[in-house]
Amino acid sequence: MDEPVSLAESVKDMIRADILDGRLDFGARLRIRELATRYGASPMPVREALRSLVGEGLVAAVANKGARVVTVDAEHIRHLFTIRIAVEVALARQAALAIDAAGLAEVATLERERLAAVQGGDFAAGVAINQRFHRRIYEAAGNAEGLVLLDRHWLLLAAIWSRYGYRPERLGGVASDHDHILRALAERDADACGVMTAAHVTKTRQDMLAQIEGYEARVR
Amino acid sequence: MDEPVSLAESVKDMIRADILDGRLDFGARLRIRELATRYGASPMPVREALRSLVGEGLVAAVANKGARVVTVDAEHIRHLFTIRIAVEVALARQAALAIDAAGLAEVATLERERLAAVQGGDFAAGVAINQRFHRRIYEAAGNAEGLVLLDRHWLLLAAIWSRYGYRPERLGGVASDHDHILRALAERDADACGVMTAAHVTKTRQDMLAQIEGYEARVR
DNA sequence: TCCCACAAGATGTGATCACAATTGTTATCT
DNA sequence: AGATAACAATTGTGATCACATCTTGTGGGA
Repeated sequence: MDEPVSLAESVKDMIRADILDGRLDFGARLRIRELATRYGASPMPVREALRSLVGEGLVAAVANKGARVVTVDAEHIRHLFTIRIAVEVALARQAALAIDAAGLAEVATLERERLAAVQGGDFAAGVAINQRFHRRIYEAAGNAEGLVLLDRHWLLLAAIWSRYGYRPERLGGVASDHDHILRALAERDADACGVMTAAHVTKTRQDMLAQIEGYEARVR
Repeated sequence: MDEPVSLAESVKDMIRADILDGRLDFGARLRIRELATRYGASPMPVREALRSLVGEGLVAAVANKGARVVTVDAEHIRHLFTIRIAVEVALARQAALAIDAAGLAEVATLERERLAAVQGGDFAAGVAINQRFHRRIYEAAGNAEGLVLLDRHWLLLAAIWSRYGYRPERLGGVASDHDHILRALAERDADACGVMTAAHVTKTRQDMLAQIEGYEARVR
């Protein structure tokens, strides 16, 4: 029953994971033969994987000069968040109108699990559940295209987070934001859900930009 | 000075053009060897081109079953426009704040050219200039990521238009919308620019959906 | 007559090789 | 010593081939 996967897709997943976890740094050259030996594959699947990752926005390629992991700067991230906020708000509004009781219960459960993880000191788990919390809401909007767009963005943001770190002290403010979003969802209030989502993601953007600027200042 | 292009990229451009102009229909199978002979290339660049087009959202591929031109239905387009409206409004708002005198003049000129083309009966030129009108505004927002996103959407929408046709009678209403947007830009009024853009694109969505439903009704 | 199994052809995937462009290094000239 | 040109090693790109998988057409059985 499981989908047939090509070798190229497996390699793609491995490269993606290596970028996300920092084993392949931003701007790192992605040499085909090198990756092929690293993953125990022939160069061919690697080529296809790289081509595919370019489309996902994780890899940048130049003709005859090879591929590199994308590089990100503050400006880039600002722009990414502008798009992200716009799309997330649109999906959050639709979700408030379309979510059913089961979905609502799922989201509430995820928030409870997230709180438990954070209070238990397991920040990594908290971050992971946080993503599922938001993603479950956007699923309720029923917009498949929007979902893949947000997934891609989230991937890049996760890669950034794994490098620049996230600030645990922010997790408190998150809880209050999530409560407001949950309430808006329960009341089927699209306006409120959109506004709360915009505020929440805007805070995330500011947080990430502060992290990065702090990092860049430290490097110089 | 011109960028070096690989054969794969040339093939990609040719496939993209063939999809856009209807020579490759929605849902058409894209056989590697077949395309290779069609474009006078070897199978290899075609493979890379297809992989790349999957990332652009014009082609859908399944492992071991090959690639097809994407298929679109009303639902798909509705979702696409939800995202498109969200992003366009965000960029339009930024454009209103960021556009300079030169940019403003360019946009105004484009609208004048568009009107002239339409009044001259050259609807195809009118549609092309219309795209440049909107694109020039989003360029002013200075958000490169948003621009590529909108470009991709526009490509798919153009492919749909070239099949289902557009209604010339709508071009009148467009002029009024564009005037409002131009005014909002000139006055650096982000709110007004966002609202007018939302209204304009929403009309476009309704128009396209009506066209498609009419087409689907005719087919059944 | 319909359905399923099986075989033959078609097609995507992976491997290997040959070539061209790029990059890094060294040697030579100013 | 610094810059530059030629050369060598590396690496991306394109071609061809071999194999696995899917599709299609045919025939036999219920």
